Amino acid sequence: MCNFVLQPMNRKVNNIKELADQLKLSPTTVSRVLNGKSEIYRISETTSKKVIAAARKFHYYPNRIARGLKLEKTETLGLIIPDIANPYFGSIAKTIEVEAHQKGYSIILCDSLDDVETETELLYLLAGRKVDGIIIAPTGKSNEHVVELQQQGIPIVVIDRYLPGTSLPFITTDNYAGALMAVKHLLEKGHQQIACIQGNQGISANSDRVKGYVDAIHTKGIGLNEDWILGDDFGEENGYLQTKNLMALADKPTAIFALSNLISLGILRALKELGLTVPDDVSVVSFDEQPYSAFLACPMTTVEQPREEIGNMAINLLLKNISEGNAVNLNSAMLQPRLIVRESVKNINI
Amino acid sequence: MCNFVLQPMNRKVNNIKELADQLKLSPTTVSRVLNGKSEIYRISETTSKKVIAAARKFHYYPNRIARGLKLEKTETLGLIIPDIANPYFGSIAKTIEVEAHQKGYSIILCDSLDDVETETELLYLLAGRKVDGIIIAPTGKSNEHVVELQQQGIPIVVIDRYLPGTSLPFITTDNYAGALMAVKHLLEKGHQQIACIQGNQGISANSDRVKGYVDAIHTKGIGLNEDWILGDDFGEENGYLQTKNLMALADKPTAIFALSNLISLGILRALKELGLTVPDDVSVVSFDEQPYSAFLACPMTTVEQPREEIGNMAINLLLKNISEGNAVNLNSAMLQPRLIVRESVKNINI
DNA sequence: CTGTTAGCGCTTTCAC
DNA sequence: GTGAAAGCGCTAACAG
Repeated sequence: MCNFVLQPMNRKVNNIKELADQLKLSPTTVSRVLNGKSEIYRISETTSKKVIAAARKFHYYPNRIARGLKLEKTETLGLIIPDIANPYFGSIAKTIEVEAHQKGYSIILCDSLDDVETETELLYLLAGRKVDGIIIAPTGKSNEHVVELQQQGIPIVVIDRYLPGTSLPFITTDNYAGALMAVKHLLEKGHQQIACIQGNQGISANSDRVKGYVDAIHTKGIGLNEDWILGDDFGEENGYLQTKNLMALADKPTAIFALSNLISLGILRALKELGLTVPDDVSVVSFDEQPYSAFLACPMTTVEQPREEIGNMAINLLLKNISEGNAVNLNSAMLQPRLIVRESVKNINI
Repeated sequence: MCNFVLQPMNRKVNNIKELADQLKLSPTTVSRVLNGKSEIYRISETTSKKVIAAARKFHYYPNRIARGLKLEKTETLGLIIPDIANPYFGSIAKTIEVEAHQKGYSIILCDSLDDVETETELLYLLAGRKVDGIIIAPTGKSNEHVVELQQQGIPIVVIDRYLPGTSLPFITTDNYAGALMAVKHLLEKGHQQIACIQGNQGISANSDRVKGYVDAIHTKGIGLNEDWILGDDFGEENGYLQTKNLMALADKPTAIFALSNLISLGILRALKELGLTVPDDVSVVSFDEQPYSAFLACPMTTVEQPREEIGNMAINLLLKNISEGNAVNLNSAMLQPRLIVRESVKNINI
């Protein structure tokens, strides 16, 4: 038989008033102690300690909704991303969440599905939820709503891309430089016929990469073949489809530059179906290093974006803008990518 | 020269009272119209239409914080995950977010870093933020806090694992069945020396897989080699380390069963370093199908978990529990995985 | 050193 | 058909 008395289930307290009643104190005093303001208001040690002990004993945790309403500050941030299942965005989201949590903020995660209407709705939803700030990788198809919210005083930081014609601060990779590096590498290995499968047009990340591709080709004085710049989506399916198109051409390229990790996966699927291998039949360089890049049938040469740094700088810039009341876009940054050379480019120099 | 008058910037309205003042109506009426209760309160067509037009004109969107405080319902859900950068969890998160948004809920995303203390803190944080429900893939190292919140009346659904000894509803893969399939496949191909690199012990997903592994081996009447069950983390590094350990053994296995996608990536890294190839030197079967599984140096045989279904069922179960006031765990589910056979297992039958 | 009171923006009961 | 007033839980003037 069990011979000790069951601990009485401590009555749980539901709000600061109940807790204050238990203590025969006012809610004010309890609030002050719990917010670490005992010093300022010169509340006695004794009272302080009693309050803290009681809060623990009665499992009191403050209602942050009420707090947010009063303080007009929710310690909540919005994060809008076109596809959270994409590991590129997944790892950025992780950095942001972890850093935010450390600083006392929570993240409301929103997936825009790369759709402008969803994005717009999400933006106003977040505004209605009174988030203290927003980090967004915008679809870029229409900037007015994000600009409008900025004008209403909500601090916003754009990641992965920037919005030309706006004063929105951004943190991105230097996509132009990355593309330049990638295509120059192909050129050095003797490739002259290089195709480029691009993602969503109208997004700066995409157009900057295309520009880098074009400029790299021009440095060699090679004529640009417009048929070899194709595609319109960062997803896998687009990579697959465009590779099929490319390989059906009379004038086939010897190399493909993929503008995203998912696109290169689609390329691999198409090539496999066609019985073609990398790099013997076609060389490939892809944007977005991934944990598996080194272990593919042919270890892939990739452009690595500094994902962790992007997340980190974005969240810190946002928090700074929140605390300092929007210091405009003086702090935008374009981070340098890195080319990781592996075996997916065949040397065809004679 | 431009000959039309600039549209006067419509004064933005900050709350329902300001809007009501503009309309010379009471906040009550405005609230009723905006919440679609015109009928119930028999508000005139005219008034209704005027309110709706004004709301649009003055860019009014309700303060959901105030609404949440009043209604004791925030239309916000918490999602706690051990690692959002892991694409397995990333895609589950996506399904959950998209479905939740469609039903009018927002998601507060939390990364527990697979750490119990962080998890506990996060749980109370979410409670303080008055989320209407929580979906969690718990670390499993201590269940008391999640049970406590459940007892306080917050609907909770566990995913990816279940918590024995609790009445928490869960949605998981049938991990036992998945492991059984995987190992039986190896046995059929003639493998008798099969190692198992496991993830975090103490998590049902892990122990069920190990149990499946053990039982599969027993069906063949082969003795179990305890040295071949090793590891303690679902991450890449653990896969790498344990493979090194395994290959340093005098008595090497001919096949490895990896209990996560990340672990198998670690295995590949270690084998590459050792100059060993799959499947000639060692066969591999891994849990967690990935978009790249088919394109690895050796296309990998994997156990696919129904990620989308897990996310979908979890969010729907949670919403049901929210609306019906916690219908206990009668609706838990264990979903069947699928074995995708590729080329990473060598047939060594004589 | 502590307490009273007002008010954040919303919805709802009760009143007319 | 519409409105006044109370109150959700919290914090910050103001008061003593």
